[in-house]
Amino acid sequence: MARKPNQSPERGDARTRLLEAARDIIRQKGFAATSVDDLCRSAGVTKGAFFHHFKTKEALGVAAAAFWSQTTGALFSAASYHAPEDPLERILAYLEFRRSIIGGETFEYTCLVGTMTQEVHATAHPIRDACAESIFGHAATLEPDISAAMRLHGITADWTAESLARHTQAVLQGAFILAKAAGNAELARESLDHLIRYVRLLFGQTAAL
Amino acid sequence: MARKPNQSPERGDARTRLLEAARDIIRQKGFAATSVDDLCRSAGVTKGAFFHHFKTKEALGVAAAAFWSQTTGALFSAASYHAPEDPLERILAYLEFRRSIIGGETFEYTCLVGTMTQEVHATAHPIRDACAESIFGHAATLEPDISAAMRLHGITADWTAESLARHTQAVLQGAFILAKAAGNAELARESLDHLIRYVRLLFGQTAAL
DNA sequence: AACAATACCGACCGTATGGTATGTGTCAAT
DNA sequence: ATTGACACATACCATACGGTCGGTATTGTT
Repeated sequence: MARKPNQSPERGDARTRLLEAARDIIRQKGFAATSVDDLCRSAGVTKGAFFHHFKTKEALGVAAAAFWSQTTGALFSAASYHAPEDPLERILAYLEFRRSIIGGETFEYTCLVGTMTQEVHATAHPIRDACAESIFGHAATLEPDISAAMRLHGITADWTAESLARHTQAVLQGAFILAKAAGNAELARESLDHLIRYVRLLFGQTAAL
Repeated sequence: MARKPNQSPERGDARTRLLEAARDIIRQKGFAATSVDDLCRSAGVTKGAFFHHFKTKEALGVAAAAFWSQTTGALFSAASYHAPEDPLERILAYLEFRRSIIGGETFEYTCLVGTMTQEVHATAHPIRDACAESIFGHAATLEPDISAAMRLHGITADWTAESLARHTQAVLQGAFILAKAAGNAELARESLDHLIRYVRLLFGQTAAL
């Protein structure tokens, strides 16, 4: 029997399938515990394909972080939380949106780059740099709304829009850790509730939820 | 030359030295990326000693989490934040204390069990269970003060002391992730500031910091 | 002193891992 | 029709890894 190469899954998408596999498996097992063979098996490709697209495993990590930035960036920019006219309402809608997508299996709602950051955070580590860009890049998208809300509500505070934007991401990341520890997504939502209450209090609303 | 076994470091402390090495190295590289040889080298012991004290590498992970609970538990129970008479002041003093010990190299102030949780959070994983016990056990030590403060300040809220205690730990864990991503401890302190402001607002104080 | 238990050493083993070298099928341009 | 670039596949390699094993000091007990 002559060779029957694997071309049932469309040819040319091995790279994407590897990145999707990385996104899911690394969120379950972490970067170091995820082997190249794991990724190839899950993506349905061979090692040759892997190292054709990525020079090293580390290069895949960097690419996975970039892939994460792109896909989640598209998700967020298309989401409806940008609709309200009041910038504070947009912020609260963002947080509600983040809360609403927490559920199902842990690896389905937690953050890839947050997970990888925990493992590889030596200074000047390329994966860490890619993760940092993803996290802080996303945080930066919140700043305009926060600044606008501060102006509109006449807030003169000892905190900055930048710091609050980063804090929202810190709460999200920490919420994921507690949810992972307990194996319970509800714990993540619980912290999101506290964050939403905090933002309301900051802008002078009483803590009605 | 006859054999000259390693007995300059006092005999009998190999286990402790391995746990200390695990505490430091796992916080730098993560659990999976930390090899048994790494630990032995850092602790100045041999593999024989390692597997004499720990049946498997996973068993060391569990023991390291327990060791972490014990040592940090002793640190916290001896700390001076318990002194104030007003329970709210004790809570704020706790958060200030947590803030004050953030500094230096990343691996010196971040949380071992938070780091390990990110990697091994399959259900029924013994390391994850040990990490969860450490995190939620510590959170539980805050509940009495929060409950007392709620009573004293006449707070009837839609949140519980338990959930706020957990939220403080979520913020801490998330603050560590951002600090790791940026390689900057200041980012962790920044989130702690927001958390302190939140607690003040919750208990009716204005956000003076 | 004899003995047993404990703590530790260091060589060794099987396997899994990241990575390489080479080959093969596909497609587009010439 | 030929060529060359690309996207894979297959077989293979060197090493690093977790773990084992037989042995040797040291300590406590009787």
